Amino acid sequence: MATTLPRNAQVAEQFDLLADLLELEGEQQFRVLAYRRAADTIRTSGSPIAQLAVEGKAKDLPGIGQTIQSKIVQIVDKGEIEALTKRKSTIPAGVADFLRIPALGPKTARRIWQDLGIETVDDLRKAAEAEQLRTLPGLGAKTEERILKALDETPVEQRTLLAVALPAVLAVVEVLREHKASNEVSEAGSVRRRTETVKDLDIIATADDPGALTAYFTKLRWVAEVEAKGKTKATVVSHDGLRFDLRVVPPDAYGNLLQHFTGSKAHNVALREDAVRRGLSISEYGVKEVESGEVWTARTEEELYERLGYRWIPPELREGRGELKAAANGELPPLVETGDLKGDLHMHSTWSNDGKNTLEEMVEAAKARGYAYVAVTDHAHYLREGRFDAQFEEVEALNERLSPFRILRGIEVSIRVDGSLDFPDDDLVKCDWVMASLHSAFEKSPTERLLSAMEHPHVDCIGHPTARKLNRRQGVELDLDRVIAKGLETNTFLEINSQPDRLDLRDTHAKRAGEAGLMLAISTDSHELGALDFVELGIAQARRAWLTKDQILNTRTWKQIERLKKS
DNA sequence: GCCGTTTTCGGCCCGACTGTTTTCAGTCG
Repeated sequence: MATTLPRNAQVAEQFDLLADLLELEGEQQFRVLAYRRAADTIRTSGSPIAQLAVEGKAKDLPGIGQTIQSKIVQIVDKGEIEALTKRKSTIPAGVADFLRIPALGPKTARRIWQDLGIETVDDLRKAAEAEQLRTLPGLGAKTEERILKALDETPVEQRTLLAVALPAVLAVVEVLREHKASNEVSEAGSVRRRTETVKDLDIIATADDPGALTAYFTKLRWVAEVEAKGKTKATVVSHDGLRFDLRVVPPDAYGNLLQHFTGSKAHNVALREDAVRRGLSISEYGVKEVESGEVWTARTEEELYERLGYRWIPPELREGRGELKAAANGELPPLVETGDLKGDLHMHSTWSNDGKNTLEEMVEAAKARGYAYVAVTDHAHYLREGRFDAQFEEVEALNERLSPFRILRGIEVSIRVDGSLDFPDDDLVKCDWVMASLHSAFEKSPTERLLSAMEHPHVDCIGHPTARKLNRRQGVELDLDRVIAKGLETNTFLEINSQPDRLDLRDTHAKRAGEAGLMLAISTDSHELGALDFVELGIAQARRAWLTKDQILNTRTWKQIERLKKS
């Protein structure tokens, strides 16, 4: 039974742990890295990896070869990778936890364990307090101090949602731009790539007087703590706990630095590997011809990528997922933009109990944004006993007043455990647009339930398909390929939900859907006026999924959509 | 352990910072 196979997250976890333990054994780093890369691939893959491995197809994925595939099969057969079982018996579980402590890497962890016989985090704390760690050569008082400090800090780190980080960074960028010492200022790092969550918030700048700019930065009113401050680099923490990194760099190499600090790591590694093969060595300071020793710099990213033989790559694509090859061949997709959207197909009003604004307010705001249509999709269970028709009267009246703007009669139904919908077919048939979503019992055969909903003659789109909540719950593990295939077969679309803690489908999954030829709807699932702005997050997610205007359903007029949907 | 318009074997990114050091290993981004 497919449902008894281990989930991707569980498989990935085993490879990550195996990598940790091998590292503690002093295994060569490339082997360790291979397991970590495989874990990453598995975690973000849209296909059930265990199923693929059993069928011998897992090794088609990047970073997974024959060996790792057979280790996945071992998990299916025995519950655990054999090599992992073996290592667990020789390496104490507590020692692996040492690696979670910042600044404590595998080499040091191993010596603490082997040379001092320390096997638990508790004993590590005691040893540090008793000043025993400094008996090891290379370790001193500072290291003990650092370990104790790290152990006192809250262990689980929550990542900051892009919706919080992005406006915060842009505001600081704006403030720094206004300072007279600054020249160019830009957000960088994961915020610039628009990843769904971020850790640190990176900003880079050029300045006539770098020291003046960093000094100004560390004295901004919202700064709660200055962690580091030099002439060209400063780290501060805001009162709401966000950590900002500012680096000030010389203008001649601004392109090199912006590129470097935008990342991602995987993108930069791939870029440098390519360069090495051509006798070039890339760093944040320039590109060196190894033979001649000549270094050249770039004032802009465009110039840098061009001289390396690539088209400029939008930051959202820089994840080491084939963007370099595409850029070299001139095959980068023209990514969808916010202005391409003609309407929003998922929003709520006070007709849903959790809606904060009236239908009229929501619709007026959507119209003011320049949309040509919206679908008001209140929850089905609030539209019983005459409320469904009552709402429609309001929609009709508004349509008359706002024409040619169009309010579509929509609804969001829940998919029950048995795959049926929580609203009668006789009423669904009256709707222009039906969203179907999982709202409960997430563990109960989610794939089958989605497939069943998609076969329903009136369901147009699946809302937040994996039902994940960032920082709160992992989404359901879908057999994405079957869901996509069903979408193509039945003309049912999938959503990219723009809610800050949903962003569902995630980037890699949306990319697969796009590659398969299934169109996606970018919608906000707004429950209040301000949430309409979240569409920017959905667009960012779609761009990270390599999607073009044509692959997004609601870049079309409602007339065009009507021709594409079922029935 | 993975992978291939220089390779099925021999590679697999770059630099800064830190703590502990007389020249560097380990860690991090």
